[in-house]
Amino acid sequence: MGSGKTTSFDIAHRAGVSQATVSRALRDSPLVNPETRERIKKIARELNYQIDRAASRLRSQHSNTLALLFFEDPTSDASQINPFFLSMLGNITRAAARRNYDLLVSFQQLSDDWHIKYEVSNRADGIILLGYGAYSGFKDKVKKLIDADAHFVIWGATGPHLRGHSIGCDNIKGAYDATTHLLSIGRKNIAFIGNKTIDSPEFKQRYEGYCKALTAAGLGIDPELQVYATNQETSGAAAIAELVESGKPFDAIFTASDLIAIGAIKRLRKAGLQIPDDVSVVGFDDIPAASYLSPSLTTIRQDTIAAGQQLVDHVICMINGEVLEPKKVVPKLVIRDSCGGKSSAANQL
Amino acid sequence: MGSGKTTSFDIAHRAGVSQATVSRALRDSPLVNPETRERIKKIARELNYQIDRAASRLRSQHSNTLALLFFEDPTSDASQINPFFLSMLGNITRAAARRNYDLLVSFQQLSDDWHIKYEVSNRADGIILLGYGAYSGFKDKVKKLIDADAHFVIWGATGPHLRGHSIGCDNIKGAYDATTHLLSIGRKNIAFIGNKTIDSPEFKQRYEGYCKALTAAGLGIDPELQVYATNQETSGAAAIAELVESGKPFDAIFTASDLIAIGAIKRLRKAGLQIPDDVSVVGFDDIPAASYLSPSLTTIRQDTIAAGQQLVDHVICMINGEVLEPKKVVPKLVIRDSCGGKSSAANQL
DNA sequence: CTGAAAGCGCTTACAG
DNA sequence: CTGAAAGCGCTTACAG
Repeated sequence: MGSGKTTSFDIAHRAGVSQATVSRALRDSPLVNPETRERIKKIARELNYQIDRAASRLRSQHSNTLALLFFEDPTSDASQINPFFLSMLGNITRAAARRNYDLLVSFQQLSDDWHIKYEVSNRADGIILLGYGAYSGFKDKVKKLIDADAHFVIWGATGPHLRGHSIGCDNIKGAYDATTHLLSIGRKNIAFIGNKTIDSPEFKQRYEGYCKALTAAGLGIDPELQVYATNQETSGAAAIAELVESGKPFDAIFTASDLIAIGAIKRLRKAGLQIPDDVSVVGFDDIPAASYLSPSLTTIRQDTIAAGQQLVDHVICMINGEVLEPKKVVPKLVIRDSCGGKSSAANQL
Repeated sequence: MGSGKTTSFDIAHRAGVSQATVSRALRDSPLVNPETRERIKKIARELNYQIDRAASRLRSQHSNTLALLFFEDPTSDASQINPFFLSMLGNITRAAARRNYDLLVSFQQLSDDWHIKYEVSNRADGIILLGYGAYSGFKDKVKKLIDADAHFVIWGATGPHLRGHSIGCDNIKGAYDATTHLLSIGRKNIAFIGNKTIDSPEFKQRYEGYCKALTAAGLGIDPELQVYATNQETSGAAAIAELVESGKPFDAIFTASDLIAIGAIKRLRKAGLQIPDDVSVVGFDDIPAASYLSPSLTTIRQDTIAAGQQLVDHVICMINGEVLEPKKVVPKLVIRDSCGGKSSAANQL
């Protein structure tokens, strides 16, 4: 023992074995005699010993750490993080812990080369990227990751260059289900509120699902029933203002996100429209606030537990050099009170 | 450069200096000639060199990393993180980044000795603890931190043993302001919904502020107007059910958190009570959902930007061996539509 | 199953 | 202002 911190040499000394054996025993190497291993582990526990991660990392060249990077629209309020991603964060940490990885989290992307900042520096073995929209703003950075053969996964974004790196929800199915639900309760003029551009690949897919459902029902797709909105409450409100002002009749809206729906509902109410009597509303995400609203919001739930698990498992596979085709996370329609129809008034507290 | 990753030796070779000089230059040591330093930095940039953090940590015995640990009521839904803490999380990461610290995040406390798991293992130089209630459940772990002279700060909790480790909001002032606001709009029978036990030190302080305001107004404190609730929506709803059933008249409620208020409002409505006409409601925290509700919730905002900054600065001070008396974060009354009175109908979208 | 030895890539006294 | 050298505490071939 002597002075200073306890090292594997101290354990070795006490156990009467070599330091190498201590190292092996603590890592559960099958090369160590089980009895010796238990003896070593017991001593380590008694001495409050913990493997020095810095030394371990340096020697093994693995950090056993994942970096979770959030990118956000730079225009959005810096202190407001999208609630959906916060839910993802919780499940990603849990999934990482299950795999024995530490998780480094960063919201501000000061660096313009994530591979160098995180992998080259030995901070993390892999990177998980999370963000909504503003895809054009960071695609150069993603390109650098690909060029550097970085171990990374990105949530939601699509594109051939992301092959094998992208994991997402089946947005088309989710949007199809949402729109079909609105049709099933008798709505005819369903507006889409969101961003159809490639800047928001997920929103674009949700638009496609919306179109698919209308087409399947033999209905046409009316450009006048599509209003642009980014993933913000205020943007949803502005879109509704525009729609109402246009004079175009509508009896339902499908919004590309819950945040948009929240703003939309406020603005619909201001315009004197009742929900769900005059207008049915379906959102997307199922953020916590969706169930708090009155009327509570019918929406498409993204399974953030499964999503977190997939993101973590996938990036760890990459780190281990395995190839794994990403699976899509299955979305689920959650019926609450914002649509009316046969299923209304369920899920009351 | 030959095989393998770029090291400080490669930079040194190219720059025609020793490796030690490279190390000094990249850390902005004043011991290096400014011109030499710039030359070295330029070469490092060109070679996409990054200091190997594992080596740096091992040698310096500093990880330049903070660990953020969340503890939560084990009874609460694992996938639902309190929105208030998620807002804290974002600001803590930003504050840590400003100080050039990485942030490790963990939600599940598998370890029962955080000092050993994080500091002894050289994972982190300091620990930030965040959590609501359930204080009794983790106080043994906090005691271990104190006994081990760990570098840690904890949000909200109080007690003489936490002296110098606790940073929090001025809960008494916040609750005083909330209650005084209710009195100012003419409310007389103000109920307190929350947990007054030491298990929820913050809620207890909010109760004290509530009492203080009533006393200052010359009113008595009525035990029948105090209903127990933990920090959950369902608990707030149950508390209101109890209050309504008791038959005790009330015209306002002050809830110990927004989450409680959300459940309370739902249940008040179910009881046929109008908000704010029949009952005024004030919450605490100002979580994102507070402004989404209808009516939007009057509440006490905790400045999570300042809080995050303080927690980070304080724990870094401890790491550096400095002593700093923690400051309280100042709460602020945010008036929305759930109280009625003179200020109602403000803040509309 | 075990041990002796090398070496991961830095930082930092020490000497000049 | 610069360099040579030591050493942080592990993991992992290599040899037995």
